Amino acid sequence: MNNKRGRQQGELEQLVLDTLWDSKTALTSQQILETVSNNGDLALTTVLTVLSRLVEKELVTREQGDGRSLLFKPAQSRERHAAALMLNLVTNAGNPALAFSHFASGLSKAQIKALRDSLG
Amino acid sequence: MNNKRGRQQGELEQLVLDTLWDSKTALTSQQILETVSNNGDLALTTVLTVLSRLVEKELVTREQGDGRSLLFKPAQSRERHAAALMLNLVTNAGNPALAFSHFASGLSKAQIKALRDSLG
DNA sequence: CCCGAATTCGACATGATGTAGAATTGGCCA
DNA sequence: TGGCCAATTCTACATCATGTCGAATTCGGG
Repeated sequence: MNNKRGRQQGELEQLVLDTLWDSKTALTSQQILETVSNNGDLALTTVLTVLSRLVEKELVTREQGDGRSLLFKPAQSRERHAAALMLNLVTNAGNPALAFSHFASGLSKAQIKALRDSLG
Repeated sequence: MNNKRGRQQGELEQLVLDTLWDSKTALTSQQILETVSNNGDLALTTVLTVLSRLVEKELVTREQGDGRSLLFKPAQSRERHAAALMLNLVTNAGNPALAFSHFASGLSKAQIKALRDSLG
């Protein structure tokens, strides 16, 4: 059952990343497959391919597990990742202060408080 | 001289967008071409294609100029755009407070001040 | 009413990603 | 220790977004 492509660009990679981020421990490709695939679609090799690409991008790291199984985990926390991307955006935002202003106006009160607290 | 692809994915679109953002007025495809293309590479139609795709994505709007020329301008400011993307990231950041914390630690003092000010 | 400039259409290339079968490899048990 | 079997790696192809144009169309102005 070759490619059905019910997914959008980058969606599977994101699902795999999210799975790893949601896990407290490193996971095997099997475990990731079970989380990413509801029923029984998706081949294990598909997950493995995605994982190897994520490793290339240094978003995921591999380590040896029992036997010859491999364990995967995120290279950095979801929050660090998000922060890095946000920093990128700010860097190319033109007028950072103005960008911040628009940004802030889209946050909830709770988030604004969290942000203010994080600024010391 | 068909495709050389010296550019990365999304690079030309970004260049065109930046050109529009850097301009105080709406621009013609010609003007955009002159800014985006140093020497004389790039065909005008290439720029037109990119522009039409940006219009589809609602990142750029078109209006009628003199004669039958079209004028292009950004659908929203660079800062609003950046802010929207940042909001997206925060939404999927897991723990926003933690993400903010990492984010803040990557900002310059001046940027932190700007951010704090924008929070009121 | 025709011409040339501006736009629109249609095409093809490439890189990233989705998706998986075939080939390889290396634990581990009989 | 030899082989089986499961896990991984290799190879391949599909699709989509983007880069890049040339050809066809269109229409404002002379």
